[in-house]
Amino acid sequence: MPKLGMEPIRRAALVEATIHEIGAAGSLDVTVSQIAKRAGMSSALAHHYFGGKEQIFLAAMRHTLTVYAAEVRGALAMAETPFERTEAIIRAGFSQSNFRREVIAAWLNFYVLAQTSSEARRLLTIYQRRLNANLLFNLRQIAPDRAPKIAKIVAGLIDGIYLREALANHDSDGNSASQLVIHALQRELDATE
Amino acid sequence: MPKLGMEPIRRAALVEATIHEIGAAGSLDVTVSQIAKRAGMSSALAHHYFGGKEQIFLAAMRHTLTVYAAEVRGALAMAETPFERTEAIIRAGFSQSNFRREVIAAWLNFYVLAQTSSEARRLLTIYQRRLNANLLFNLRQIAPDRAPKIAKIVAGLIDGIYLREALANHDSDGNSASQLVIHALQRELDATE
DNA sequence: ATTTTTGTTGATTGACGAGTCAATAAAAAA
DNA sequence: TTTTTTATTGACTCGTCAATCAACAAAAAT
Repeated sequence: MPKLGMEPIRRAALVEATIHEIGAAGSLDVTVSQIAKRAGMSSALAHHYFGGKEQIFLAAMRHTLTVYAAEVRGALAMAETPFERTEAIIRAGFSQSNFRREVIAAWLNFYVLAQTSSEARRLLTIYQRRLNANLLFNLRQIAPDRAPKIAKIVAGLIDGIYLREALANHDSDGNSASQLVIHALQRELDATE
Repeated sequence: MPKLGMEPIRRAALVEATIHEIGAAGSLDVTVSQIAKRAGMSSALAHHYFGGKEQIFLAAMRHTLTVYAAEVRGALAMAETPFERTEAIIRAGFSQSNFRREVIAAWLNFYVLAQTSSEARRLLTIYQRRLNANLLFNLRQIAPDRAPKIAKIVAGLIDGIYLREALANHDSDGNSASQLVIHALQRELDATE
């Protein structure tokens, strides 16, 4: 019984289901049928709307990026000074939501996919550029000439510490992770030369 | 015509072939047949010596870790002071060999596998602990009480910058990457408090 | 009222792949 | 020399899965 205007609903359901399935599997080794089943439809319909598996994955990655971007924007909106905004960007990267199983799996597999899929790499580049631009914009207002270098360090730390925390055996502690990065940032800013 | 003592030779060939195939595919989506073919034997023989696919992968990961560890040891042997040794550890992480396609693929997929395979996670933990211990040992001789925090930062930076450099669009520049991390290390050590 | 567009699926195709096994061969041990 | 151990593979089983297609259903447009 075809209700009209299903396309966006179906697509959203599939994206959601894909992220969950990837999280459950820990890898991209998920079948279209699994995804479709979780999304409450036949696999044929999934193909109908997305064309193929890779496109479903890419949509899921895009969604993950979108959610993350929104989170950063939200955190930025509540900060006043450039330093606070820089802190907010760092904290956003280590928020609880980013340590959910599905999100971790999405990022790790995103990295893997970026090696071979040009679209995945494009998306990843967007993420990296945006993070860098955000940091740069705020850091320039604190330490104009050292800003580029500091931005690189902070960005690298965010990714690196996240990776370690995400794969650590203990429960991930976003708070102490943020603190560590903010501490390093502080050190960079303290230096006078 | 069975020559005896083939087992270690076959195993080594399979490990080598596995790393190459994973590098070529960019993922763990490689068949045992592909691996066996590249190693010059039948897939049945690969199963005979390793039992299954996952065990072949783990052997390849172990090998990657071993090579990396040897590289670090080599670099450490030529350094004199604690600071130089810390520098050496950093540089080893960004050596040319670590930016080869196969090595990048091995690490990225290693991370993915660590989510679900306890053996992969064990190996990854070993790597992380070893890196941390190496840094800690040397940093303690420079700044005893700040050493733990500095070690975490340096380790996080190594992983994070590596990730960014490995997936960047331009050719990876291990040198400027090392410089960046060493700079951050310097800043931490400069701070007096 | 009929045609077109949109939604939907069961069934099928065609391909591939992990792991097993029986069989063959040669070296070493008995 | 017979037996055991080690090396090796072709053929096969059993399963899976991406993608396609024909067909059906209902809303909208004509």
